[in-house]
Amino acid sequence: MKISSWNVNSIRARIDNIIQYIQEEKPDILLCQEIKTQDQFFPKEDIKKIGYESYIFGQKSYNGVAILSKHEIKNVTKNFISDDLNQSRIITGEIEVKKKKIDIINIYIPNGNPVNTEKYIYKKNWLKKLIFSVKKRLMKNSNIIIAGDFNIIPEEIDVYDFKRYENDALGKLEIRKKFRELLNLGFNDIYRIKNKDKQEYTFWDYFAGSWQKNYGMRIDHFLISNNLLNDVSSVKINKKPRSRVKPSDHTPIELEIN
DNA sequence: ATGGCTGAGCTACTCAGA
Repeated sequence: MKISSWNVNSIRARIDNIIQYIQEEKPDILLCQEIKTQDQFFPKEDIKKIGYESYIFGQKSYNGVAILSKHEIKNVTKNFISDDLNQSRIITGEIEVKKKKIDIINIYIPNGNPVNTEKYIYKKNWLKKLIFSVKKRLMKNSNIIIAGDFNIIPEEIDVYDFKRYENDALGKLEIRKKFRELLNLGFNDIYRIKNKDKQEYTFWDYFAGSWQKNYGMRIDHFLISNNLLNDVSSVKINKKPRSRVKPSDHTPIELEIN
């Protein structure tokens, strides 16, 4: 089972790139963030034509998450946490891999910049709620995958110039501690587990030739609960979509679980 | 270097992203 996660930065602006990606990589499931549209304008038919069902939690203009899947996803929910600003940032569903029922939690964590504003408080509260709800869910099911755009740089190695981000909402210690708190519940940052010293990124700014200079950061993650650790055969950052014409500023991360 | 670009909504320009 191949599961991809990709902040697409608008599903409608990106539809050609997304279809090309799906046809090349054939993920069983594609977790999307920042679809930037309401459910009724989501290009469901284009997705259906290539054999995927869409489960959508949209919003006008901003945010929005979706699960695209070759097979039916059960028990889809959009209220895993309550969002203080009623933004569409989390969608969950259930899949089965080798008789294991797995909860998939697809998230788009708030950016939180600038710090010292309500936006930063919102991010902290969002993380607090996420940690609380995940902890609760773990008591019912020890098979959980949390994936998406975390807007968190876990460690210094995960950004081209850490100094520039140590006081940013993506790199502040207080935020990175929340990420560790999540791991300490019994999760694994599977990319880092499998690539101890590798410096790869999932996001490059549109400005100033960031992509060409490889000024990026690793902020899109797959967190795998301990019980599933041995079922993961590979995890890859696929840079190809970021190199295309009219790209998203993020590139997909791909998980193989059997 | 709190932004040099991009997208949405809309049709001029603001908001948001990270």
